[in-house]
Amino acid sequence: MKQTRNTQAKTEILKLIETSEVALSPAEILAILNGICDRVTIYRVLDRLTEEGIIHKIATVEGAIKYAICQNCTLEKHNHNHLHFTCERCQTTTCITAVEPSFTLPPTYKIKSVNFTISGICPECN
Amino acid sequence: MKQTRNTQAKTEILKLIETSEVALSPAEILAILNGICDRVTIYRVLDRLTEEGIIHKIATVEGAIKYAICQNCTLEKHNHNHLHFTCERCQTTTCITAVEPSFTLPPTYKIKSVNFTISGICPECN
DNA sequence: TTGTAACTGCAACAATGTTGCATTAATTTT
DNA sequence: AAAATTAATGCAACATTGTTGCAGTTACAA
Repeated sequence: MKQTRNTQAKTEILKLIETSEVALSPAEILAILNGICDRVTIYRVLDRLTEEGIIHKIATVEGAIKYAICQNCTLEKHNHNHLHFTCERCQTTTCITAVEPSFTLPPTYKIKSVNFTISGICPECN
Repeated sequence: MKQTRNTQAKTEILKLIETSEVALSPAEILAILNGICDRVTIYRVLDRLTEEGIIHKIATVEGAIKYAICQNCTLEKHNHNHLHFTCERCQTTTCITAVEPSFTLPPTYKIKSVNFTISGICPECN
């Protein structure tokens, strides 16, 4: 694994994701951090943070890509079998770490990563 | 609901998805049906078939969009709380209808649709 | 056979993501 | 503290994916 550096872009992006209540898309991060760095840099920093097990990538039901902070992940192993909820009304995606869906796959399948997303109306919008 | 027609494009696309072992992306469908219709038409037909409850949309862990045939869906209600597995090696996504993950969300959440995808190595590639 | 409106193709656009390369800057070494 | 190393950035250019408007076509019902 290549060594990584704590650059300004990485620090700012991480701080934003850490303090955000909802998962953020690259475009949203770009808009909020307006001008702090290039669009390309955001993609690269997000990839790096994901590889390092600091944030995780979420693919919503609609196919949008969002990122959120990790709770119990390491470089070796990501652990994201918790639920993600996307509200159709306020368009936000949130991690619901309290809910871990249970399922049993035949052992012939080797599981690397998991993506559980649900779409509907959140409590605030209901 | 607007009435729909059985056009050549729709027929061919549906036949392809019905007979496919794996879920297909719009780009894959375009490549296989090479020239039968425009790229835009594929997107529109896929939207229509999804609305009609004939096929369903799958967002993989990586964020790719794929479509597969529905088993027990109606126009009124899609029912896709089964597992989808994407193989990192052969790049295919398959429906595992036998496995329905169980989870309990607080009743304040209104669930509209569900997307359960897992990424790893499939039995064939293992 | 005719009328309607659903559907298609084309062009143009918008959004998202990727790559190569020269430059900058974080961190280690001296 | 300065120099060396190389990770990271910015920019330009490109690729892919998805969307929209509109004129022309075609499925289907009357």
